[in-house]
Amino acid sequence: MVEQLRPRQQAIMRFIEDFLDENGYPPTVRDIQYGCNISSTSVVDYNLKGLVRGGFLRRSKEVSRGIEVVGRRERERGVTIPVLGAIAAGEPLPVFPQDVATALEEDSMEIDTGMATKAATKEKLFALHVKGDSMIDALIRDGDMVVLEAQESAEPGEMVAAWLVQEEEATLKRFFPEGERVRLQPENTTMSAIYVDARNVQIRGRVVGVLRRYE
Amino acid sequence: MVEQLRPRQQAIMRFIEDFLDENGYPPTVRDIQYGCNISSTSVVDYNLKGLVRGGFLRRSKEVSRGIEVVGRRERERGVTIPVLGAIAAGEPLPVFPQDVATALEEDSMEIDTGMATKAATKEKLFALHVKGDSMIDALIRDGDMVVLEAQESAEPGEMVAAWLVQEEEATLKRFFPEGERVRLQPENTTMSAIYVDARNVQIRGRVVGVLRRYE
DNA sequence: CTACTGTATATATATACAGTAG
DNA sequence: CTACTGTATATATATACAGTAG
Repeated sequence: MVEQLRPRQQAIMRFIEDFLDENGYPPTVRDIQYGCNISSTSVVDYNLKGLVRGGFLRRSKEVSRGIEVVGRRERERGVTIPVLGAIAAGEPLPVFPQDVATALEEDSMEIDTGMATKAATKEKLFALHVKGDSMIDALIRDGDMVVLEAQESAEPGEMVAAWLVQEEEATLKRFFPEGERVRLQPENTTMSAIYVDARNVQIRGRVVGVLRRYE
Repeated sequence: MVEQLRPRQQAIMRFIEDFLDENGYPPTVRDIQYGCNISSTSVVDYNLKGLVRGGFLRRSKEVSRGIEVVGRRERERGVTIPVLGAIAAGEPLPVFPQDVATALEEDSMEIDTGMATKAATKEKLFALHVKGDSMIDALIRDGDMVVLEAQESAEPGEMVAAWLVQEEEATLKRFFPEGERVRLQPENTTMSAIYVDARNVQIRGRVVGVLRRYE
């Protein structure tokens, strides 16, 4: 049951949101007073209390600008993940996400929280540009972005970013351990599997999502 | 040329960002002092001035908590778009985005700004769940999300959400106008084109992106 | 009761100032 | 110079209080 907002309270909510967008910090009671043409600070305080009771705001006692719009952050449902380069077609992968924080500065993108299944996962997510069509039968094509969860091992058949140590190349394939060696299986009927020594393969991440953009 | 941050300044930046995330409003000089184990408020002020000079912060004079992290809002590169239901496999499409605002309350998701080519486009974007495999050869499969830009017409061959007026069904197909009638072409070799009277077809949007999530 | 006016005030807070150490 | 310590202070700001109108 969402309580209906009185016009004055609605004006105040609007003002607070706009103020936040413009300044990056919340308004004071007085800012609201002048911004909404209210006669005195008490009226603002009175209405703020109503908004808190209604669950629209949170307030910290005796804290200047201690106003928080409930659900504002919750509404920002995106997660920023680093884009760590390109994969497949023999291009080398740059550094990996131990230091995701620094990578963030360079290139990053926003994905929906839905893509990040668990909250704990967020820090382990990164994205790669796909070069080449070796996974075309898995409906991933040249130019797509794949979202991966960083991990060092994988279940047989999982789609992974594999790092070939000797070749210093990264590649997007399905992972099949076969004793001493590993089969890296493309999903493209025109291409055949790659067999490599198990010690020469490092799993870097498992594909959890795909993003494609049409021009 | 990005100036290198001193460790203390780095700690302050971190603290401010964390404080903002936790409280929704910026910290006071004193909050920073205690949070970063700094001996006095003057040292905080001194370092904040350095951060402003370096372009990392903006400060409003004589404003309590008047600290703004430069680029924080700009860094939030996501766009929230409404999810307006499902498409294809004969399921009807719910209301359409004249009133995107109201739809937003119900179901929405976050996409990267890269998906929204121009800023003006943002308001016209919406998403649909894909049901069925009629576009499998276009590398779009059952369960994917398609991002569309709302528009009433389309170029021949474009992938669109088409509304069949009589049938009251929405379908995801390639659009080919052929005089009096329209050919709606699936991208699935096992399926054949649908021919409908031109007056019975309304274009609702053009596909601009695809999102897929693996379990 | 609700929705205000108008004023007063304690304190939260930015900031100035005088030093000190390397 | 830079990077602090330690203290003082003006003011920005939340909030209490005494009323008033319907």
